[in-house]
Amino acid sequence: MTSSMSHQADQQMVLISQYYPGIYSQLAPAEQGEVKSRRRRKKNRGGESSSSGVRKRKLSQEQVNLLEINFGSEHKLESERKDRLASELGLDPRQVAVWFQNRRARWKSKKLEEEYSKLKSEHENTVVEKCRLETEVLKLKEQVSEAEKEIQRLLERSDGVSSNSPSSSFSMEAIEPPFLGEFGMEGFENVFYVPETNYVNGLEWVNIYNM
DNA sequence: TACACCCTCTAGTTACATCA
DNA sequence: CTGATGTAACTAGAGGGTGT
Repeated sequence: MTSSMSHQADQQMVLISQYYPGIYSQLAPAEQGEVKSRRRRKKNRGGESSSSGVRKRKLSQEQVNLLEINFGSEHKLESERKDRLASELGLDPRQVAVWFQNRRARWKSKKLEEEYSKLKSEHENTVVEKCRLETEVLKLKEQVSEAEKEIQRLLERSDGVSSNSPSSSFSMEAIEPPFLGEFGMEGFENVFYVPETNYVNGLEWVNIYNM
């Protein structure tokens, strides 16, 4: 019988392996990409099990219920519990062990399915959110473009009014945003910076990107 | 320490029961 | 009858514990 410590370690490894199957599959290289030759069992048309001579098949609902209750409280089966359960159910301890092995496999398979559904749903939500953000970025870029046009109009108007004002030498090249990067927002904080004392036709410029 | 032996585990497979 | 599905039982191989 293995110790409870190794059982805990096994449980941990199973859980971790669910998240990192690639890593843990590397621990068993013999199982990778190889088709193992397995011995074929003979068919049992005579109605008797090949090895034990005991008719197998279908556990009763009562037996399954008790097994399920035990599985619910603990997925691992220590040999003491196995023997006790076996005698309670009138089964061979081997049958109880096999039942737990198969039940764990079904449980894991179901868990993986649930995990897959969850991840799929999260992925779909993320895609929707990405679309939303992309649309928002487009809208914001449009707003920036409109703001630039407005600035241009104001500068042109101020040029006509006061040709010797300090702002008349203000070149549009200086405020043309570089539009670097995917969203074209990098560098704006410097381009749009105007000293607090700078007025253009009574309009106080503020660095909206630092607000 | 090295080895053999035993046990349990997972993953994959096979055989059989049941049902549509 | 037949194919699909569920599941009991099996196999192979890995790994841990223990005795010698």
